[in-house]
Amino acid sequence: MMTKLDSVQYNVVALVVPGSSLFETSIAAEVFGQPCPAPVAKSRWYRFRIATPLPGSVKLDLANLDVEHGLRLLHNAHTIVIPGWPSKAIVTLELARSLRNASKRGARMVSFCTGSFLLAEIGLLDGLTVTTHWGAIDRFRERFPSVQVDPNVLYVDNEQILTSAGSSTAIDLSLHIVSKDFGVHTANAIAREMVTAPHRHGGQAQFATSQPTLTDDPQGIGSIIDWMSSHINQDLPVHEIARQWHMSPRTFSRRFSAIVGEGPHQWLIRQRVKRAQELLEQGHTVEHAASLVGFKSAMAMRPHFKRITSTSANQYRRSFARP
DNA sequence: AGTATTGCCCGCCACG
DNA sequence: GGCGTGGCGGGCAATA
Repeated sequence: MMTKLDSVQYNVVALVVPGSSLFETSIAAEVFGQPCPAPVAKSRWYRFRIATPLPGSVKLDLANLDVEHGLRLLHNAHTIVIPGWPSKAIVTLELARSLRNASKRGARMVSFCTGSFLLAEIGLLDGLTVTTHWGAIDRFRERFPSVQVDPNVLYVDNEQILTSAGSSTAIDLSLHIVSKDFGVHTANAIAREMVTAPHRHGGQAQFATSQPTLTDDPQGIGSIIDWMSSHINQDLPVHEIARQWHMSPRTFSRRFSAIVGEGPHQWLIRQRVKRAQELLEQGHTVEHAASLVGFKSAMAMRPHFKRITSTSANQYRRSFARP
């Protein structure tokens, strides 16, 4: 089992074939190919490269790409990224074997969008719950009945195997991975660099048809969110917030969920945990961080922290605290 | 650790 | 009948 501490370097390899998605390949390059951000030791930061079965000029979906590396790169990759996979691409025995071997020795497998088809094809997803592009879900289910698909998430984290939904969710998943490896602070720095929202949450249903940005927010939920963010360290019962904005609790809840993708209380907890992560990175104690972000105690925060980050608060602090 | 209570949230339905 | 709203009740998780 590979852990943060014993890997000297995160070798990240994106695997492309003719027809692969240029956009998603670029996202991987953009996130994992970033220059090492200041607080991270250079030797620990990602080394990003692209591999393809037949090195040379590869005709991706939107443009040609010169790829100099072959499948050999997969041998010692720590993380393998599969950008959108063309439906008619043939999975050669050599490719399947390389990927299975990588997976067997513990390499992290990441798929964007239809990249999950490749992972499923070679049997790595059996028994797991994953996600994929919303438009390909029916096809996916039909072809891989032993794999559960969750259409309502941006990405699914199975520790060693991570899958994301439609194109732009590749960014969400990539940043999620950065935050697992180097902490949310670093992920946020990368997000700023890329000028994107550090973390979105919610089902892809809301992205499939219309994308609710804060500009189509007639009810002004956006300003309520701002207010909630700045009062996050206080006790904020949902019915009180509703009253303050002259709405019934029911209506407030409904409007909030429609825009944000989860209920107000759940959202608050998530924000608190996220903020606590940053405080822990700054070296605050778990108790102190918990109270600063509005939890009544560290005890109250622990289960939420564990559920949302899949690490304990103490563990997180040990891994990422900067003195 | 188990229990009691509170608060959230979602489905349902009635109202305008 | 369609649409947004608000109230109620149950299920359920969070908290004490």
